[in-house]
Amino acid sequence: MSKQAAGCCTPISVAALDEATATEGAAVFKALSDPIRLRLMSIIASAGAEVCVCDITPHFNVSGPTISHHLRVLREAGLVDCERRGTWVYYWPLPDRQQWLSSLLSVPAPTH
Amino acid sequence: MSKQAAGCCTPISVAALDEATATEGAAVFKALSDPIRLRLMSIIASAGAEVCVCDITPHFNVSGPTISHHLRVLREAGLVDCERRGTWVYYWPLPDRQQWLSSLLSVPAPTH
DNA sequence: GCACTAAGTTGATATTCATCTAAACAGCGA
DNA sequence: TCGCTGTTTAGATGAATATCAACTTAGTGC
Repeated sequence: MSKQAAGCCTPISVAALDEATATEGAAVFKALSDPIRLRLMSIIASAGAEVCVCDITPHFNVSGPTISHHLRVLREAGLVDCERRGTWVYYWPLPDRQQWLSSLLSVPAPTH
Repeated sequence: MSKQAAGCCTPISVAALDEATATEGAAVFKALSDPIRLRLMSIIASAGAEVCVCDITPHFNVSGPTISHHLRVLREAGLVDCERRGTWVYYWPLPDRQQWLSSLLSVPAPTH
């Protein structure tokens, strides 16, 4: 509640990261380092509900396997999860990881 | 000042990104997607002052040119800037870009 | 079982990227 | 000017990655 970001970690503006945390954080940032994946993440995160892959694919000009590949990267980064229900597969966001990155990058207000 | 992150943009959890913003955001995330660069960023951001390259390099097990390359990537992403003064080059953080990413990823508190 | 649809996996290819060595550039002091 | 140190640039190489076509897997309904 202090400044922002629910303090689940020490922001990089406050203390330098140790090697292990940097490696872990970089892996998650890498998952968001592709325009398609960042849009995928934003579509899933902003949906407010599970999203069917069949509703996602038409937004992009790439093939189905490519979307599938990018969704897998997001999943392996811990940013989303999914479940098959019948013919369709639904994705939803895992806010913890996303919030963690946000906290890492948060810039404390200057103490003036 | 409401929930967090100084509201300089609409978080991805609130609305899906358009293609141009996703491309721009992904480029900045890519700059942070390498463990060395993320540590570099955290060292510079947490220093509270300009940091000399000569004080940065010893923290890493890679060659000088590699550090220089990574610093350039951070600079081209708009996350840091630098200036040569005499023999040494000093780097400092540009908090705006960092804060922008933090805001993008911020997860609004559930309205309970 | 068979046909059909949705999604993921495999394998191949072209591009990008991290790293190094060698060289160049910038500044300082003798 | 010459040598020395700190930093960046250039070029080369091996690894990682984004993408697609072809195929496989999972599920539905006839």
